[in-house]
Amino acid sequence: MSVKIKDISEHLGISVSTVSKALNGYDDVSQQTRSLVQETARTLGYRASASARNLRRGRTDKIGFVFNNALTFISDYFAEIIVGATAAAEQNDNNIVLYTNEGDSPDSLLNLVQAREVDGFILVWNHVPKAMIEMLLKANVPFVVLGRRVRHPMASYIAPDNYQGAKALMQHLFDLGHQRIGFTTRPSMGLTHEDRYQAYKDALAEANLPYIPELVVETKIEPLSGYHAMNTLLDLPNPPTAVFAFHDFVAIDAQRAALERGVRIPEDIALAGFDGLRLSLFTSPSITTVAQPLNEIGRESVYAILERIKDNSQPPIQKTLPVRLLPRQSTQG
Amino acid sequence: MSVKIKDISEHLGISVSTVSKALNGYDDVSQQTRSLVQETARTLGYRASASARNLRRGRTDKIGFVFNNALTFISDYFAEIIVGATAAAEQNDNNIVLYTNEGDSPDSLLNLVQAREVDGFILVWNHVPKAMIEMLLKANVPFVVLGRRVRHPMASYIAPDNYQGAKALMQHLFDLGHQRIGFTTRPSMGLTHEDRYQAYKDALAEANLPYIPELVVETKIEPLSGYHAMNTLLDLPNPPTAVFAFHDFVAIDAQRAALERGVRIPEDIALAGFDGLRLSLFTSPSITTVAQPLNEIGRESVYAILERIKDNSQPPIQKTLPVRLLPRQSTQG
DNA sequence: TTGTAAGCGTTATCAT
DNA sequence: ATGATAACGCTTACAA
Repeated sequence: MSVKIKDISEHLGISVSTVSKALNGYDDVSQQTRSLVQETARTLGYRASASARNLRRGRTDKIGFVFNNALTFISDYFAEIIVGATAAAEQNDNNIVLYTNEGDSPDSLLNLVQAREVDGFILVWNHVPKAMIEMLLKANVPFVVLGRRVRHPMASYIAPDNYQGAKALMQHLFDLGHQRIGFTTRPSMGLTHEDRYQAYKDALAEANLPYIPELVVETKIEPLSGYHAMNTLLDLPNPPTAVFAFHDFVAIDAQRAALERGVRIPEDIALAGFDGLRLSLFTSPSITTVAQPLNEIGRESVYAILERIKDNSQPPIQKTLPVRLLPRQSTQG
Repeated sequence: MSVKIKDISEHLGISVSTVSKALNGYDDVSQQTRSLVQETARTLGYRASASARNLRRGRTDKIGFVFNNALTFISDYFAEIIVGATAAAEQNDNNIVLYTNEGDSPDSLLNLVQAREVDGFILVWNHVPKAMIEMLLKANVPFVVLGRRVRHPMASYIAPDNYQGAKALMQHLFDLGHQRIGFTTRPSMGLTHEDRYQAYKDALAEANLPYIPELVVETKIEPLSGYHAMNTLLDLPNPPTAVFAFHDFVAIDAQRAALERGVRIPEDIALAGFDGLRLSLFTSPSITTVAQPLNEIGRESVYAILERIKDNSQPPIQKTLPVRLLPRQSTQG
């Protein structure tokens, strides 16, 4: 079997507690025994047993990362966040454990922490029901919502700044001379949508432009939604000169609709998406978008959950991270 | 604190060992006490402590998933594999723990298993040095290489069938009438490259077509490599009528080179990639490619590692999974 | 500075 | 069918 503290202790003829202390950097060990212990540990190939240590310490140094599969079709999004999160975790001597919690009960989430599998978790869902949030708060388990703001004042989250991003995007369109700007919206399911929509409206108001209801097309969350939306807009007697699509996939579909009708982008109509998926760079024309700082979102979420784990009674951590406008061909030729 | 076996035992006035047995489905407990225990466990909200159980059982029911960051720029690849792996793990009462092991020593890999953080691990690297493989084998830690074949006869791997995929792709090009087919290769770093290259050569031979050295362009692994390769091929006095790019990113770059020269795809030159990244669907024209069964690769790797964990002395599991040709516009208009 | 010993929450062996 | 108890490997009062 593997080498344990006891082996070192016997090998050196000193007690296990001294070995443990030496290994864990306590200061009540002589310099000499410390280095002796450390060296034998190395030569013997000693590795502390994670479970034993966890059991004793009452923590796992593991962070749950709970995602639902629906998310993963946006693989750019998902992958980069994971990478950022994993790296941040490791730098803090923690690790990420993956869980797919497909619309499961909050109960099974509690399970994770209560079974002391992880010390806390990061929720990566496209929508976190209010009841779930409240249950988690009541159970006092450390958690952080990643990627979207949450309405509850006590819930922690790390999210992109959708509002400012959408504002910047609108400004970009204004700067290019657009005044009739379409917006593809969706059934509101939370603040991600609302923030972008509100920014659209505020930007118009601030530019002294009217809000024109028929320029706002509601799409369902389904494939081709952008395709239909674009067609609806182009069918208008007086179509917009630019379209702000709720996100990149919608924009890509919208682009196809335009191309099929022989409507040129950006000459006849400008088009922009949101989220900064890599896909939007490879279409022809490439699509202007607003990039989320995905790696950073992953990283900050880890920092946040580590804080929550340290002391879950602190005020919640609610952070929106700045996003970046990526002007591309679909708006500026 | 949380509910433990002892609480149930005291609550019911029976011993902890009986409770444990009832909970774990041993058959030497009366039906009556069993259901009694199960019910109280539920009402009290009992969750077995993972660390205590792990310590006692000597295993963790966790699988390490070790990736290096270089990989993650292929986010499609990465994300879908992770999803497949996570789901498969959960269905077998295991979980995936993420580790980024950026070119680290094999030592730190051993660490994972020897510290009993995980029972075994899946290696997701673009290249696994031979020395590393041998060290892992010698240390007798359960591991599986994901996504690429490995030369060592005792190493387990789950990989796409690059050879048959490349063969199918070549056949597709033959069927379209191509006889002069370019290939962008790369400094050989392992079987992934060799399999595709070998298939290219074998396909030519089987079709009684000559292998023409100047049609094979070596690219470096770097951005724009495909761009340069395509230019090299188009500069030939007698350029190929079709190009098989080593993988999708290379193909995308190659496409750009062609477009910039006014060379039309597929009319003037057909183009195909490999791997089936989603990106290749959104370019104009969309790029013919060979899709890896990513979800399945993730899943099968989990099955494989679970087998290794069960008994690491069994013969290695070496599996290539069938890939799927996706004919698109870049070859057939 | 070092050692002794209790305890973390389970599971498994052996009695009863 | 049930219970007492040791053991898993570690950390940490507390004693020496």
